[in-house]
Amino acid sequence: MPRPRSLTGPRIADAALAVLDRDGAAALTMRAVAAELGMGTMSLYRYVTGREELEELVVERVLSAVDTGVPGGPWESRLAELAERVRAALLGHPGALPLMQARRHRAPSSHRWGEAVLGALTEAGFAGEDRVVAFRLFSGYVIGALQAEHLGPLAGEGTGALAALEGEGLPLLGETAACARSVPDAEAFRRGVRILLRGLAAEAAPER
Amino acid sequence: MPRPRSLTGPRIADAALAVLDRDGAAALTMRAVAAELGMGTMSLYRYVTGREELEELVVERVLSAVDTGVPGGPWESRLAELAERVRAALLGHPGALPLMQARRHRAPSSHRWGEAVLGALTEAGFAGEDRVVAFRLFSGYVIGALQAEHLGPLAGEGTGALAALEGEGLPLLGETAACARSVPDAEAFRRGVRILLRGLAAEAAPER
DNA sequence: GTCGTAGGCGTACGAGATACCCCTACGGAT
DNA sequence: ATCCGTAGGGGTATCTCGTACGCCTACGAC
Repeated sequence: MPRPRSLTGPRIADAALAVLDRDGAAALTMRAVAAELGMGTMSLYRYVTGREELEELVVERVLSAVDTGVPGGPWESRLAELAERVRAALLGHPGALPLMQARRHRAPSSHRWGEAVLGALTEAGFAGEDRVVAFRLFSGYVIGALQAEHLGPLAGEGTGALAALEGEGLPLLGETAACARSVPDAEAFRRGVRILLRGLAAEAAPER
Repeated sequence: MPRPRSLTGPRIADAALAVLDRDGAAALTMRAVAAELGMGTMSLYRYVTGREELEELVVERVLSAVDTGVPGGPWESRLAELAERVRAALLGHPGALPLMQARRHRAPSSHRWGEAVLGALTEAGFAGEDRVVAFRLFSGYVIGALQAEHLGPLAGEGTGALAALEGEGLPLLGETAACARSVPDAEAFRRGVRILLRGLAAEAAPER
């Protein structure tokens, strides 16, 4: 063997994540990451084939922080816990959310999380196409809700702008926006999961 | 008045949408849209302040196709119908999905849709913070599911790759992926909505 | 006519991704 | 010790974008 690689995947992912967290999604460029690693732009290409692979590394790095060990308890609370863990891992790196949405299908950690979710769904009695539907529902909500939370936090300025619409033919929206300020994002997410699980429980119960 | 504008917002949005649909999201550039309109790149800046505003026009254009008239029937079927309408409008323009996710907060059509959703939720008995939670849940799922559908269709190649994981410690994922091929996207979406509505119904019933 | 604004365009610049090519340094094999 | 092959590290050049800026033209009101 001629010579060991001097840079590992995780090391590169760390640098990219540092750039992402510090300067935002738009700043995640090959140049910036190379600079973060203390090397010239083109040197980075020794380790990743291009921007795509760099982003995949970031996604896997973020998702690898999600504990996919099977939590205890009944299936409902296990799913709630799994949802919570993803949220916790992603909140520290909001800039990675769009990347994850686009590239999670390639991330092994994402697969492990999916396996854990499917385990809980199976225990709930879902199988076959029903399980496919339930899985898509659950993961779709988790990702969608996190994305929405990041792009338009309940307590953010966007909500304030919406509240001003009350008088313009959108009374409910204005009222809801005003009220939304007092609902912490974490609570909205958690309660949403709970309602969703209620639906899943109702669906599972009479069928098996 | 010196001279009428020779290009309207919708006209520009149409051109941008044509580019988007024909050549994909990456091809939606100022240059391409200007060319589509038969003018030089910089001429486009007479009508939009920059790329951001162009994207907002596209989003509003796509969402304006969503009928936000209040459908009839009980609140559950109204919500199902509203979800379906968004899906129908967006399926014709998959490239607009990421744009919509990021910019829907500024689109009047999005507000009108939200108002209709809130109307149904109110009828269901939701109010105050409960209604905020329910609204976030519903819209989060609709957007998240559509995005997931576009990025990793149930019947797409990604699913095939997942099916190969069956033997690698991810048995459920492999099995589910194989089974997923036979579930049409439309059906998965619809059934997901139905389950979610079941959860909302259960949540609403005992409280009011 | 004359003037002011909108229309329309071309040029120029900075940033980004990345193909291509260069020199250097190490690690083994000789 | 010497030499070769590969990895390391980098520089340059090209193409694409967004967009600031400035120029000329045409139209409409007076």
